[in-house]
Amino acid sequence: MNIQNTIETAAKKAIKSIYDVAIDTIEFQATRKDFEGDTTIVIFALLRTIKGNPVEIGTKIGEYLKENLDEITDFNVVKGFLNLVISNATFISDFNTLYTDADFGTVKSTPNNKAVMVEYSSPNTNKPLHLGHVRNNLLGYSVAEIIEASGKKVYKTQIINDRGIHICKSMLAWERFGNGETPESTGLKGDKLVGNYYVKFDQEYKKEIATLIAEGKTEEVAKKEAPILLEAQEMLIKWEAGDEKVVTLWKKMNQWVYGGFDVTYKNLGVTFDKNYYESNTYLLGKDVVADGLKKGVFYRKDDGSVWIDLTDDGLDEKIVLRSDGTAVYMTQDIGTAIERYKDYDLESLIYTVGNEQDYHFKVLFLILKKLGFDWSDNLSHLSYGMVELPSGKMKSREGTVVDADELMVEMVNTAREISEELGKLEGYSTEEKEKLYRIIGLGALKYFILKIDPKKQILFDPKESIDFNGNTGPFIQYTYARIQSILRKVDFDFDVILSKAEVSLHPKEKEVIKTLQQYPEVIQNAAKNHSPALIANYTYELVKTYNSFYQSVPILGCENMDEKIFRTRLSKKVSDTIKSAFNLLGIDVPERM
RNA sequence: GGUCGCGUAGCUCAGCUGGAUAGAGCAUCUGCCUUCUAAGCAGACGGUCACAGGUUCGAAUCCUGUCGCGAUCACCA
Repeated sequence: MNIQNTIETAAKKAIKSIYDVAIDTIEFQATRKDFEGDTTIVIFALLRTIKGNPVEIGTKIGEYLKENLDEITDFNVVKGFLNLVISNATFISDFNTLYTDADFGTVKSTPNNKAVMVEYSSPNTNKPLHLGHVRNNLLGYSVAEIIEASGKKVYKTQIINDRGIHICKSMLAWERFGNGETPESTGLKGDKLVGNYYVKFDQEYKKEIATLIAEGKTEEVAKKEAPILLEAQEMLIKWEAGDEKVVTLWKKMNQWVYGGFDVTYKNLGVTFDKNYYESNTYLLGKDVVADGLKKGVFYRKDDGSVWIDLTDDGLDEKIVLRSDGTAVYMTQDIGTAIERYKDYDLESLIYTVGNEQDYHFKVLFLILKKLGFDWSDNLSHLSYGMVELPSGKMKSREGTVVDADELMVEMVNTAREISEELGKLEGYSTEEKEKLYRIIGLGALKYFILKIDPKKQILFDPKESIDFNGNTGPFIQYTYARIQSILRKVDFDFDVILSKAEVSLHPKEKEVIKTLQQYPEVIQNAAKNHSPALIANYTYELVKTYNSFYQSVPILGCENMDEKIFRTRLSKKVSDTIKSAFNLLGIDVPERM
């Protein structure tokens, strides 16, 4: 039983005995730094049931607790707040408990639990990944890790949008202008090569539009009649018909892209348990639509297109199948969701997709509900804000994107520059150094993105480099490295459980223990809210508290052996917790830096 | 126009399931390396929590309205 529960139970007893009323819950909050105490009971909240002066009520409860609980050594009342001082013995025994728990903070999943599926990344296969995808990947991966740490079985997945007109554009441009280029022949990553032809298509398309306009067509007509676009549309029809030549080219170019993506994912450190391909799931979607049409969930317009009317739900009408019978985005998403629930016994399914698609997911979930899938209530959209540049939105076709691969290289370079300037790595081999620069550079990037509340937009200015000081990944990594340095110097056995008699607690030590104690709750909260930012901010808080302790008192320089052991153990647990928390963010920690 | 999200220090962000005097980092300024790594620590400066009402003992937090920014309302994905 943790200390708060102990106090709560006792406080209820106190109220019962003093005022003869039963209270459901006692409201606790952290004691403000300016007041003495370790935890605070909000007396104001009790006034609804107990009439009277809050200070008087607080004092009476405080007196009762001090008298009846060994854990409470003192109290004070300020306005409606009862501040309680918890005994050092309690802190020490609580610390001993959490120290011994190797997986402190995390909860193991039970084997027969249902699973949570997290979808993220889900790129189009016609262009390379950029900073927006980086945010998506980091968020999705981290949320999956956090949910797993909170006690659930988790599957990471993505839907690969490998079908559609956008792929045909790249294919067509490559056929026309590619001269048989391959990743091997050019030395380019496959996704970059294919992306170049996507841009090439757009350039040609614009040229043709200009020509048509010059010939007297309106812009609207020109956009629809440009020969290269018509040819791409033709190619899509051939693809859907299974035309061998088109399909072969499609497969070849997609393989190039997958090869390129794999490299980026590996550098980014994200993984997937299962991939779904739109080219497989769209057919199931079409079947379901046909079925829903029979049931009357959908209706057919005169031109043959199929729609759903959501106006009664405050939304619009939405198309689910084109008049020519081909699938739209919604069609395949319906199919994919159903397929996933067939494949796995899922408790919930989380889609990590940008907030520009809020409406799409609202509609998708509603359609699935109307189709009668009772699990539709357990679908959720992890919606995150766009990453924008000072110049505005990133656009692949216009080349105004921050490329994922290039950004990672830059971050590692910055880490290298800073490290070399500081020159603390004597004795490290070149390989060890390069590995470290990667840890630091990527740590800075990942923390920079994950510390921000997912739903908020991020402004990224390429001219201002991402910080390495202050509330940053490297700052936290640095604290970890410093603790490792201490642990390497230890020449005594600190695997000793000390009791209250042997240790007197410094206020800074108390602060560190208090912060450590929050970790399990932070994980649960982050899992519930799908927010890695909560983990990031907690870790920062922990590290700040520890650094203040580190600066105030000697650790290995302690005269008293018991204190030396205790402070070493405290440091060890802080570094374990940093490592654990950063692991949930997908960030590595270094032994030195 | 309808719907959704956001608006906190010069800048980037915490705090938002209501609680005490609204917190960090960056930037600017002051101290601290003869002790465990100064990518650090201690401190100063900096606020009409967009605005106006409401609910409440108590509102940055909840409700309503206004303003500003963004997204979305495609036979694109």
